[in-house]
Amino acid sequence: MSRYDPATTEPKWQKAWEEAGLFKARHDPSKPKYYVLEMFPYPSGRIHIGHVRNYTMGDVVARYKRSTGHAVLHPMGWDAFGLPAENAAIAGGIHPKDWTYANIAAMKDQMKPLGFSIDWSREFATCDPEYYGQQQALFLDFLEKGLVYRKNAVVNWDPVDLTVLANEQVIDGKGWRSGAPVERRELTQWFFRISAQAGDLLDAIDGLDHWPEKVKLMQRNWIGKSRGIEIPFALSAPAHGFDAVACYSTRPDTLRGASFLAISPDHPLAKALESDPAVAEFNAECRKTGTSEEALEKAEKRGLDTGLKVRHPVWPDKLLPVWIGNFVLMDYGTGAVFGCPAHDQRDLDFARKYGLPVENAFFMPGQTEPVGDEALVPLKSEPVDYIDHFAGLTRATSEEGIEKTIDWMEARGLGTGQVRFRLRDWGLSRQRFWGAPIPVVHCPTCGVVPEKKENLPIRLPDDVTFDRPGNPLDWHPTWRDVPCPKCGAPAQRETDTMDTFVDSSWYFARFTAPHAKAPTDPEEAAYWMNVDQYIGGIEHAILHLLYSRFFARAMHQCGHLPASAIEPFDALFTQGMVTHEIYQTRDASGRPVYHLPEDVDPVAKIVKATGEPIEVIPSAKMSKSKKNVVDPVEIVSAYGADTARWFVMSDSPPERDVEWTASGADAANRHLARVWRMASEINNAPERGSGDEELMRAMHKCIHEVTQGIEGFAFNVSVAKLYAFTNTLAKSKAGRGAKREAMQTLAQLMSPMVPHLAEEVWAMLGGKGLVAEAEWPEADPAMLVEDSVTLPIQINGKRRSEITVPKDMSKDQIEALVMQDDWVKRSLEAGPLKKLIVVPGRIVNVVI
RNA sequence: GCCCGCGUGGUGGAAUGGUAGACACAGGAGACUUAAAAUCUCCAGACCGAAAGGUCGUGCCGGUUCGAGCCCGGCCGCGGGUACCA
Repeated sequence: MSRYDPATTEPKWQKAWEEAGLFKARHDPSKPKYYVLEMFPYPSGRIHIGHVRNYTMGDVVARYKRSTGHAVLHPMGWDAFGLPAENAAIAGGIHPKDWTYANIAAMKDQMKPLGFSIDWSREFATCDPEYYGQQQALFLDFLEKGLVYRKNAVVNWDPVDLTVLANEQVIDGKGWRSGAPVERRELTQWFFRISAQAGDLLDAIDGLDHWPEKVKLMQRNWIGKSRGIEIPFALSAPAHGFDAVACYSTRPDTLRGASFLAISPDHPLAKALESDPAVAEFNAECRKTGTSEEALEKAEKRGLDTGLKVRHPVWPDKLLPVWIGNFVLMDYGTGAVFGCPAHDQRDLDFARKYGLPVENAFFMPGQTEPVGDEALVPLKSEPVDYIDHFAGLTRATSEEGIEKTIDWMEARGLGTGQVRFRLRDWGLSRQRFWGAPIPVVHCPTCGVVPEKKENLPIRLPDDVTFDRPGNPLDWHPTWRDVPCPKCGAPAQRETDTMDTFVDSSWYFARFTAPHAKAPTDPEEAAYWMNVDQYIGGIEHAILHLLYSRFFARAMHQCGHLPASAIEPFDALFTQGMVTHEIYQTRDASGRPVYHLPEDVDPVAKIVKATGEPIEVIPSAKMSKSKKNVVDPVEIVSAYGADTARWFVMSDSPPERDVEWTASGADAANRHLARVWRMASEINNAPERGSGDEELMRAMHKCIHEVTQGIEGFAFNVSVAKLYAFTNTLAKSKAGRGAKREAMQTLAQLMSPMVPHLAEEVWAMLGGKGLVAEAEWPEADPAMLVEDSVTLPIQINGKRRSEITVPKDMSKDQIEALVMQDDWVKRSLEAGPLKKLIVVPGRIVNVVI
């Protein structure tokens, strides 16, 4: 007898699907469409088990929807621009383009054997000139609509390598290669006006019914709508042309306790004061941290007294010192805040450190103890007792206090109530080579001139070297030199390229017409958009998804997407990450060296080849740089694609992070072999058997449960139900007909997860055509109803007994039966019945 | 620092506020076999007990409820994001 042999059967069925053209997305108005999309991968060179998990989920959905009569679009592409290609170019002298396309080819070779139902005819990479040329066209359209503009912004500057660093490349405030302390430097950069849409992006979140609540919450917090007031604090004497400092505050009700003003080191006034060497030195020192919010917030709070004073807006005789504080962000509000130490822990720490006064603005009701070393920060909904408040507040919540204060201040011209957002405009300029060139030209006479659309794509040159840090476009001998598109005089191209988030902010739209001569084809976009189910990592919960939502709106404004597509993702599923331990040793200079899981012995904690002891760092997201990746190719070549697919769908709930362990792949394979064996044996079953009805009931229950599991993204539960049904079928004494029907249905229900095995079993039992084309089975509701039900009986909340009753027995009848129960009778001897709770079909609780 | 999650047997995990541990992995016992592999059957949260059964038990502490893994408050630990990693 032959055996389960995926090595020969899997390629056979893949060929059959290919020849039938099953996975080609067809625009068919007679069918409901379904667009399922997994976030496309960065072409690092090898797929890892996290990719397999991600794409198998999408494939299960795609195959399931195909079998329920939908025209399915399930595409794949490559997020191909980005830093790693440039790093490889620096390290290995290979052009980023060659590196990237070689990686794409390698990853595609690894993905193909997994048998995903992808329409490969729509594949593209974001580094294809055809793609980024259309992106450049979008940029020009956005520019025309005023959706993109230029302003100054700070970047991380490596003073040794003379290059701009990504936040990731700044480690403890130092450049990752040079080790030099980074500086902040101002450059003129392009920005998308995303903040102009902050209100709409926030409000529209309410309509995202099929997004996870946690993602919606994260986006709401990120956008960060706040109600506050801008208050000008008059300087006691004008300085450097400033006669006031404007502060934005969301807590004006604490103004009584204001004891100092703090301005950002990047505030115009702070810069003006740099004629004082002490200020210049302090500001320079503050700028020696990275630009990331995390670095700024975690840095020790430091300040410098400028010697300037401002008048308290309500009590002008009260003078407050003006400090420069490294904790004040220039990007938020006005870059200046008033400090109220009594009601803000950060301000309190600062005040204690520099000996500034601490004065309460309110107390908790009934208390009068002034703040010590812990700031008094009650919930905004908790009532507090204000101390001689100027707006006449006595006992009120902060919520009420803030509104009243704003009204009072506005009425007296002391400030302007405002609604502000935390969301900042999206800086898209990157001083790097491997990205889409920004299609503008700098002309000495005309200034910044947009490139003409007929000149697109503006291609990246092939003849570049990476033998010195920085952007090779800057010193390419000819690339920059172009005639001005407006006046024709010699001019220079912009050498900045676009943030890679731009690439991934519209690829989903491009998949609807990947070779259109414009960014999109209106008819195709109208048919296929929106993405019905988007699947990707939780790490993209904020930036990628928010930028895509912005882009869809902007594309709609420019006529590239219908109004119905401004929220491009109808449903979102965020799968957990696959994590793994990290194995580390250190080199002579103490820098960490990482080792692949297959190169170490995790039990003995040594590197296999050298015997060197390793440090085991707890699990983290798999990443190439940490080398904690697991290669699925080995599992596929050892056991076949279906085993790998079955394995990643089993056990772990898809939304949860999963710690990868190699054990279990073998077990998955054994199970699939068992199913195959059962199928091949079913023809030898006796014609007539007993329990056909029972088997059919179990089958319909399984259909119901597996379908529910797939619909609800609980693939691991579907798999568990399939295991249970397989056990039932294996033990069943039913006749051949019933068994064959059960087996065929089992194959169908397994087909989204293990499509090759399902075809094999389907064919073995004489199924018509391909299982991939068969209609999804439907559960007969009549077969799901049980006649009787077993109710547990709890006594005081603890399960003590049970009764089996007809399914539709009335509450009264159940109560009567419960009182007859031995356990209940015995328990009632201890005391009288207090309460009897009967939840029909569920449980009985006797309270004594 | 701030925002968002997660935490259940030896392991992965299941469980509309209603029998905690389904389904698996690893483990143990047995059947088949000359033997092994493969396969099949059974056992299995911890503790007490010969058994019947009992006590405890979903990171920790408290609360709501007839009833909490699930809801609320406070901790601890781990993870993600933090605007130039993708």
